[in-house]
Parts: sequence; C-alpha cells; structure tokens
Amino acid sequence: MILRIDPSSPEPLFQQLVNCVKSAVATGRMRPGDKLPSVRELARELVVNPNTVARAFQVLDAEGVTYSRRGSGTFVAEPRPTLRKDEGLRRYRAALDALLADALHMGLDAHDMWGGFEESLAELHFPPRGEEEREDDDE
Amino acid sequence: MILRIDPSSPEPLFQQLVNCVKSAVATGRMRPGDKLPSVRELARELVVNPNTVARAFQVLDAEGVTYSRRGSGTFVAEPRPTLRKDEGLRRYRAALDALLADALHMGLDAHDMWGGFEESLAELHFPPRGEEEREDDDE
Amino acid sequence: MILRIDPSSPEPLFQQLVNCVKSAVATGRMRPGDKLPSVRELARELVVNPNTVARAFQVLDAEGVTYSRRGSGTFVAEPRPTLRKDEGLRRYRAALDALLADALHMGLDAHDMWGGFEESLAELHFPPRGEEEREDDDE
Amino acid sequence: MILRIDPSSPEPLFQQLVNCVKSAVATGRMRPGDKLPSVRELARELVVNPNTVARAFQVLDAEGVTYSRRGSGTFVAEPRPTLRKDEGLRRYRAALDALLADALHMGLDAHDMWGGFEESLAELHFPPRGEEEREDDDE
DNA sequence: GTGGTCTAGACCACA
DNA sequence: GTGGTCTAGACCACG
Repeated sequence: MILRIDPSSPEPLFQQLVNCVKSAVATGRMRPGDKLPSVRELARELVVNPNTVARAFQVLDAEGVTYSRRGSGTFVAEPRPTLRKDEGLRRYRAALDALLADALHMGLDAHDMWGGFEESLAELHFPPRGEEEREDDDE
Repeated sequence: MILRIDPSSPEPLFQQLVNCVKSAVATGRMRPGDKLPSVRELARELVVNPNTVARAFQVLDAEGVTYSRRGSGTFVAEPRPTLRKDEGLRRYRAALDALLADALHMGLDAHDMWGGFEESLAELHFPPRGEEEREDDDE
Repeated sequence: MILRIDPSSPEPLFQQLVNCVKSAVATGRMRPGDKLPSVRELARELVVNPNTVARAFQVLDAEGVTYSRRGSGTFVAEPRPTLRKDEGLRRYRAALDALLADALHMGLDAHDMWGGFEESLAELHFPPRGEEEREDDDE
Repeated sequence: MILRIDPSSPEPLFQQLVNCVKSAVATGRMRPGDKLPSVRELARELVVNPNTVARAFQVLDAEGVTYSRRGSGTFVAEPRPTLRKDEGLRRYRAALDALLADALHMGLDAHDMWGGFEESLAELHFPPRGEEEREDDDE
C-alpha cells in the first residue's frame, strides 16, 4: 500500500493522506482512472476514523485530483488544470518561501537546497503532463 | 524595522514573528548580542496582542535563537545548530516532495517550478557560505 | 440575520449555508472584511451542530470566498478570481443546463426563463467587481 | 438512441436517465404513447445496472411522466403539469440566484453569464410555446 | 457494498 | 473566546 500515515506527526492526519495521494498521482504511482481504497477499508488499514479518510477524499475531490461516485468509489481524475496560473504560482511561491526560510534555520545552505530541489523535481519525471505545455495566458 | 507581519496570512502571528527573527539572524541582518525590541514596544509597532509577541520570544528562547535577561531584555544568542544536518535535509526533501506534487496538480510545469525556486532562494539574500560560522561578532 | 437554513430541504445543511453566504457576498449584503458569526454562535442560531457550520466555512475558505483565522474568526475575503475562466464557464454551463432542463419539466417556457434570469442577474447589480473587466486570457 | 448517460458526472445515474426522458418528452422528441425500451434492453445499451434503469422508470411513473403496464412495457404518459406555475417559478428563481452568485465568485461577469444562458437555452431546442398543449397525439 | 451528511462530544492551537 | 482536528456512531442515497 502506497498510502501511509504518521500518527505522531504534527501534520493533520487527513492532510497527510491528501499529500500522500497527490504525491502518488504526481509521481505516476497512481494513474487516472485508478480506484482508491474505499473510505472504510482505508480507515481500517490506517487505523483512523472513517470520517478522517472521508475528509481527505473530499479535499482531493474539491481540488480536482480525484472524483467520487456514491455506490462505486473514489477514483483518480484526469489531470485538468482548474486554477489560474497566476494563482497557482502565487501559492507555490508562498509555500516555497516558508519552506526555504525553514531550511535555512535548519542549517542548510544554498547548495543543499539546490540539490534537494533537483532530486525532488526528478521524482515527478514530468512526461505525463506533456513536458512543456507553456501557457502565457495570465495577466 | 526588519520584523514584519501579515495579518491576512494563514500562518499564526506568533509563528510569523518567530520565523521573521530566525530569518533575520540566519541572513545576518541581526547578529549575536543584538537587542530585540521589548515585548510591549514590538506589540505596539506590529499592532498585535503583547501576548502574541511574548509567545514568539518564548519560542525563540526555547529554541536557543535568543536569550532573555529579566529586566534588561531579549538578545540574539550565539548560533548553535540544533538539528543534525542529515535530519534537516530529510525534512527538507519530504516537504519539497509534497510541495512539488501539489504544484504539479495546480498546473505548474518544470519551468515554473525552477523559476519560482530561483526567485524564492534569491529573496533569502543568502549569506555566503562560511560567513555564518565566523566568531567575530563585532558590534 | 441574513443567514437562514431550511432543515426540511433535501439540500444538505452545510450546502445551504455555503450558498447563503455566497449569495450575501455576491449581492453586497456582506462585504470584504466583514466578520461572519462564530461557528458556535451560528450553530446555536441555526440550531445545527457546530461541525456543520464549520464544514460550510471550510468550503467557503477553500473556494476563496472567506478566510478564517484561529482565535479571531471568519471573514469575507477580497474578491480574487482563483479559477481559470474556462473552468468557471464549464461549471456554470453544466449547472445551468441542469437547471433549465428542470425548469422545463416544471412547466416554465422560454419567456419565464428569460424573465427569471434577468431578475436574478439584476440582484447582483455588479458594480463591486468593476462592471467589465474582460479577461480573454483563457485558451 | 435519445437517452444518454455520463458515468463521470456527479449526477446519479438513475437521475440522469430520469432527466433525459423528461427532457425528451418536454421537447417533443418523445411523444405521449411512445414505448420506452425495456429495462433490460436499456441497461445493456447504457452499460448500467438494470436496477438503475428500473429505479429511473419507477421515478418517472411516480411523477406521472410515464406509465407501465405489466407485460407490455413502459409508455410516455399524457402531459399533466404537476406543479403550480408560480411554485415552479419560485424554485427556478431560488436556484438561479444561488447559481449566479456562485458564477460571480468563480470570476464570471455579466457578459459571460448572459452568453452561457443563451447557449444553454438554445440547447433545449425549445418547442414553440403552445405546441406542448396540443392534444393530437398522433402515433 | 459504496460515499455523503449530520450529530455529539473531546481536545488542541491561537489571540 | 476563536477556529481546527479527530473520534464514535447513526442514517441516508446510490449501484
């Protein structure tokens, strides 16, 4: 099972699950159309309350990563950008600023940060989205 | 004033202050021995509750970034790495993985991610490596 | 109080609340910066569980209609388009198709639909968003 | 075949079928007395569970849109308005208010909303008013 | 069986 | 006081 959770982490459980799924999809370990485990099944596996799993799925649905159908289950959605590019960039930059500031406080230097970034980016290996579909359509 | 706060940010106010100070210290804008403003003074400037400032200072003290002397104020402490480097790198990579996966789902491509990374890194106006090790805290 | 709920409606309670707030903001009855009632207070007024109100607020936050800050409350956000225009149009059209088909089944004719649309649109009176900020930036 | 279903839509399958039939009847593509396909036949064509088709037919029968004769099949019924017109208009307006408020939050302007409305209305290929009142159900 | 909604109540984090 | 997370368990809607 790809989806794991660390109950001792300060990060909310449902948030961990959300990130887990996003990561799995982004790296190709889960593909569009794949069925996720059912809410109850996953809750049993992860030893959390079904509501917690349901909330994670709701978030994923809302962000367009998955879609759920009553009676059949939850599935990985086709990638379809819904956010404006400028909004996406804004959120990315905000998160990155915080992350790098934190990394600095943990004693990492620019070299470490570059290296980590390259490794992390490589994991997405990018072909699925079409390599370079540039869109300069933002204001 | 180096210390700024964005009340509309989702990040807790005290946390913003903590990061702000850490950043200032890490980049050399504040140096060991420097005196921070008093809780009340800073609270007035930032228009926040003094409790919020006090909590930030308490956290900074606890993390060894500053030290407080009753009656005289709060000062920047000598730098001492609290985390082992590999642990820092591990956390950095984990956070970055989640962030980049998210960026992908938001419709960003590798070009966007690199660009944002470069900009974000530049904003740290990174201290030349080695400088942070110097001991001549001239003031 | 602007916010009302009909417990006998088949529409989920939290969804009714979400629509209520969106409507109030869209028509100018609530304005950016306005504070919404607290989760507990609103739950008491509407005679629903606080979790139900909290969920509505989470949805509103996620859609950028409001923002919440622990310790201070939930506020109407500045209007800031986050969705791609094509995605917004797609969802609008889908909802409208269903609505019109339903109206047809209820015995309304084209004249009724036009009239209702004009009245409904008039309630937004539109000045707040700048009348005609055209954006042809979608593909 | 007039009846289509989109399995990736959030709308329940049986509900889609119901609306489909209602729409076909309302626009004259199916006329009173017309025979609908059998449950099993339709289920095969649409690749859905026969239970789903049966439920749709049951709803249609209950709403008076169709009537079923054991052993011979399901037929389109004579039109008879089930709701008072003002009640229909009231519901239409209420739904439209919510929809337009939502559209506004999604960044659409009045121009977009009008355009979408016109397109959506056109798709109903509206029957000329009065035609739906005719009694000569020739077949 | 599946997901969705709601309630009740506990506990935590923030100002 | 505020909002946020999680659990437990009930009930409904769908296939």
